[in-house]
This record gives sequence, C-alpha cells and structure tokens, in this order.
Amino acid sequence: MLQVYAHSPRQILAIFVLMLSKKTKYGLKALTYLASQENREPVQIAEIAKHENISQKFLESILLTLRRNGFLGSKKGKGGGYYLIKEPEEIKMTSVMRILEGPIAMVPCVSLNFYEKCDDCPNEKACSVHKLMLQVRDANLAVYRNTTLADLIE
Amino acid sequence: MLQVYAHSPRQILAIFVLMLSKKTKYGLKALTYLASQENREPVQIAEIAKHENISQKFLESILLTLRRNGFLGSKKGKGGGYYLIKEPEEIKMTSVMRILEGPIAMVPCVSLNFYEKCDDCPNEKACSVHKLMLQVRDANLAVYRNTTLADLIE
DNA sequence: TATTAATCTATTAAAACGATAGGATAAATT
DNA sequence: AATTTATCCTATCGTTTTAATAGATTAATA
Repeated sequence: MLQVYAHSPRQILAIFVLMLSKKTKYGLKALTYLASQENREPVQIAEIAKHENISQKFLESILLTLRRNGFLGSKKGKGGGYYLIKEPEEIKMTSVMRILEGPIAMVPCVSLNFYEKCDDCPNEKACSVHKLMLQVRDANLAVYRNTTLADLIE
Repeated sequence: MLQVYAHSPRQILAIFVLMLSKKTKYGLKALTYLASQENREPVQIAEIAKHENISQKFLESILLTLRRNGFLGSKKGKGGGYYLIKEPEEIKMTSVMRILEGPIAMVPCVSLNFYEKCDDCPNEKACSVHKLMLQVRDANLAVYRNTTLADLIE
C-alpha cells in the first residue's frame, strides 16, 4: 500500500515513494513493545497486535521472521508467546532494517552487502545518481549504526 | 519493478524495498547530461535517451515534469529540445527529489511538507518508528540540502 | 485429553511502476 | 503553404509487490 496525500479526490498532493513498509513499521513496534516489558516472559501475538493496532495475522509472519533471525524466542501453547532473546542495547537498527526492509542502499550500485553494477550505466564513477546515493547511504548507515532498540524506548 | 537479488532462482538474497524510482534516476541523469553541455542550446529527447540508455517515451514525461517545475525550458520543432534554465549551482537535490520522487520523509508523521498523523499511533512522542525516522529524515535532508546539480558533475 | 497459541501454506485485492501507443500541437525549413 | 521536426498530451497495459486473510497443522501446557 502506497500512501497518497490529497485535499480532495481530484487534487493529489504527494505520493510517498520511498516509504517505510508496514512490515518494518510493525516489526519495530513489536520489538519496542517486547523490549519495554518488565520481564522476558512470553507475550502473545494477540496482545502485541491489539496494543499496537496491527493486523494479527500479518504480525504473525513478521514475528516469525524476527525469530528466525535470532532476535526473538517463542513458546507454544498456554502461556506461550514471543520474547526478546537479545538485550535491546545489542539490537542495532542496521540489522533490523536489513532483515525487515531489505538493503539500506537505495540503488544496488552503492550497496555494501548486495552490490550490483547497473547494466545501463557504463561509468559508475561518473554517474551522478551513484555519487548522490553514495552520500545518502552513508548518512542513513550512520543513523542506523548509532541507534539501538534501547535508544528508541522512552 | 522491484529489484530482486539472487544467486539462483531458489535463493533470493535481497529485495530492495526502499529503492530509488527509475523516474528519479532517469531525471537526475538527464539533468546531469544537460548541465554538462557546453552551451544551453536545446538537446533532443532522443539524444538524451540514447546517451543515458533510457526509454525515450518514459523520458518524455519526466522532462515534461521538470519543465513544468521550472528547471527546464523547451523548444519545439527542428532544432528543438530541452535545455537548463537554471544554473546547476542553483538546483538543489531537495527540490529535485521532492518533485521526482515525492516527500523525503519515509513516514508521513515526520514529513516537513506533507505531515499527517498516523491513524494507528496514539502517541507520536512515544513511538519508536517516529523517533527513528525523524533522525533518518534529518540525515537525508542534510545530504540533499548540501548537494546541487553542480556537485554531481565531474 | 482438551485447550492454547505458535507455525506454515496458500490465496487475494488493490495499487503503483515502468513502459508503450497514438495523436495533437507548435516551430522551423523548404 | 506544405512538410518536416520534435515536443506535448492522454490513455492504457502488464508485471510485481504489499498487506492482509483463511485455513490447517504442530507443539506445549494443564
């Protein structure tokens, strides 16, 4: 779903293209919710979904991804749920973003982990897009590297 | 088109979600090409498209947008084409990005020009997504504000 | 054994991107 | 005036993804 901004149906003001996916948004919210728990007892999906206004079924798959990537543990059955298995201070936004959202670079030719040459661009060094996006990548990386889950909790 | 990276059809390595649109990419390349011309004589769409490996028809609409937003002038008929009507030093990436790509913010609740409250988020100040994306916005803005078209030309 | 809650597979509707087609308009040349 | 050139404009299309939903299965607890 792309977010469209308009005063009236006729007048579209803005379309957010480079928009954070709901997946990442929900995942971050869930992580925050779990991190702000007093203990590390399992919390049910339903509780998280309700508290954060997230579609429960969608959240299920997101939490599964976070578990498979080593952020969360889970327990089935009564008293089950999800819980953090890393300290919030150890969860860097670089890994959260890469797992939920994908590469941080906005063009593959400036990606650290998933570099690929543009097939339409003969000279990377002379490419204005490359030059600009390199700076953008570095700026974003700096933010994500310097921020942990602990920093996002009040 | 979303870019998918894989070693084999079975193993998907990365999906770029926050990827720069081709529209912006092509637009930037066209601007750079025009800026690097020796004079400000009209350059035909076909020439730009060929030189930058861009679909000509797609480029047409992009150049039209750039003209309507005051970056380019155009001339019809023989000897016609597009030309810069601003100095490259005066073309800031903030305006290029906003016009071609849309708002710079990745969530509307941190957008300077197109702010909108999240309908699912009761407390903006306590929201981890808000907190993170505010920093990302500022980091990106700093890059776009400090970069002009002139900076992207060798 | 019954209940609870995570796990997994599959499907779906809506939407945008990127591209293409075809013709209208305007300017220059002959 | 006619022809050529090249921008301008509208409309449409296929592919792909997102976000969400449905249903069935597995595992753990009481």
